[in-house]
Amino acid sequence: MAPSTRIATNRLLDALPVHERKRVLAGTETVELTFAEALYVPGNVLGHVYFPLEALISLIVPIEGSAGLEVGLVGNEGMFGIPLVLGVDVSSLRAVVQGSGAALRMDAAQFCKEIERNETLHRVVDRYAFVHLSELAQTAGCTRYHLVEARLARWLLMTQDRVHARVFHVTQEFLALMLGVRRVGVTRAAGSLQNLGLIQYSRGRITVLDRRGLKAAACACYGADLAAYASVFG
Amino acid sequence: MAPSTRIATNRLLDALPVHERKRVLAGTETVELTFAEALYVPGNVLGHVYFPLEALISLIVPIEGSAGLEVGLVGNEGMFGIPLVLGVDVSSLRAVVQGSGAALRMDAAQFCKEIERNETLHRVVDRYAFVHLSELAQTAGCTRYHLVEARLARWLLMTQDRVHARVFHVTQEFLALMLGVRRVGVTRAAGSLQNLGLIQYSRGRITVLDRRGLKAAACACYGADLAAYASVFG
DNA sequence: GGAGCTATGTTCGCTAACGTCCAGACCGCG
DNA sequence: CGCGGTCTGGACGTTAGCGAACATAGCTCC
Repeated sequence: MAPSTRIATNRLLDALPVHERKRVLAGTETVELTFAEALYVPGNVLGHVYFPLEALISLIVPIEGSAGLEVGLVGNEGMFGIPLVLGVDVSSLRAVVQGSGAALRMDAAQFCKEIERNETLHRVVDRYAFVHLSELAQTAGCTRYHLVEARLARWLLMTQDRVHARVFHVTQEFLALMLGVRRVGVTRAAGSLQNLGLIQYSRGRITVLDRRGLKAAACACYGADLAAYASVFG
Repeated sequence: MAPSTRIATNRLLDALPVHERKRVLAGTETVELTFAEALYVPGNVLGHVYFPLEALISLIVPIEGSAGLEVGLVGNEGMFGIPLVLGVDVSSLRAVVQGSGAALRMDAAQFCKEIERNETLHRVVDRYAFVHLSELAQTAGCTRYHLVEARLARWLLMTQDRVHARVFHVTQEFLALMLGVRRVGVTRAAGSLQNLGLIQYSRGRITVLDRRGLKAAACACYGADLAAYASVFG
């Protein structure tokens, strides 16, 4: 995660008028999130909300007898802490840092006050909650019906969109965890995508060679996610 | 669906103070929803919100090349129209009437005005949005990891909770659609549950004989859903 | 009381993914 | 340079669920 080109913005906050954005930023602090850090574990109370700048956060639903399943991915297009938007201070999803990098952090209580006062911010995060909700539903269907290879392609595209780089770092082991399949399954799918010339990887370093081709290899769920986002922002 | 004992309440509206409830009820009309009726199809604009009294509404995520997958179930414990709560007037989920019966209906625009004015109502529907979100995530994991039999048991329990009756009407064909499996798969799972003495069915008429046993046969997702609801209401 | 529909039950071979285990390949570190 | 950890690649046999087709059983309606 070379922070060579720092993208020091978050798209949700970008959507705010200047003075309101400044007010919100004043209430945040920049923190560096490190890979595999657990931002939230079910059972606790949500202490902060996070607006990733470069960081990447995975939302994982715990399932008894398995390592869980990733159902959401948060980069600088979104935020972590949706339940607070809905007036609830807990969550059933585990939040893990999947890509190191900077994020803006705000105290939960302050965030709640802020959205109460700041109508625009409230509207923006409400809409993002809708996007999140749509992604959850899409992921449910995708996981049920689509083959590992297509799901992997979707995942790579989603991640790339949030990482803003052609190359990023993920091991197959980790991918297997996220997709809820065996590592061997990822090896096969990744091998296939590599043979097609769409990606190139070695020892946890993945390079996207052909985004267009990757889109073709992915299921329509990728497009559906983008459409949901676009339908409320942009 | 014998409306012998009419449960003419909706738990969300019940949570409101009397005078506010009355105000909301004044803005609604009672409608009779009939089986298989499509309340909403993606691409349209949300015209109404529904607060089921006896009716049961399925939320289905469309998946290209399949009949889709049920990801949400709404009875008198909830409402249909969550996106409007979040300031969005479309949805990516198809809404189909799964159990005939009465529901309260309110015009979308009026609902939006109402939640703007009525703070308590807004808080309640926000929290329900959280529950909905948790259920989506849970369903994603459940569908991925759990066997048809356990998922069927969960579905039966969830439905019974919302139908408030030991016997209700669902064909195996329909169940297959909801669970996203073949009808044959449902036949086998249902046969198994029947052999265990947990349910009894014939020609679309299902009777729950042993709720406790059914809970044991179901995956923990059922309990997780209840817990999510309980964590914000009651 | 048959005709016809709908719902349920059963069978076939097939496949994507599973769990497990081991082999190679690469990298950094001492 | 070699050692040990991490990452990737393959090889078993197993399994839940698939798709398609066919067989029965119950209800309804004339």
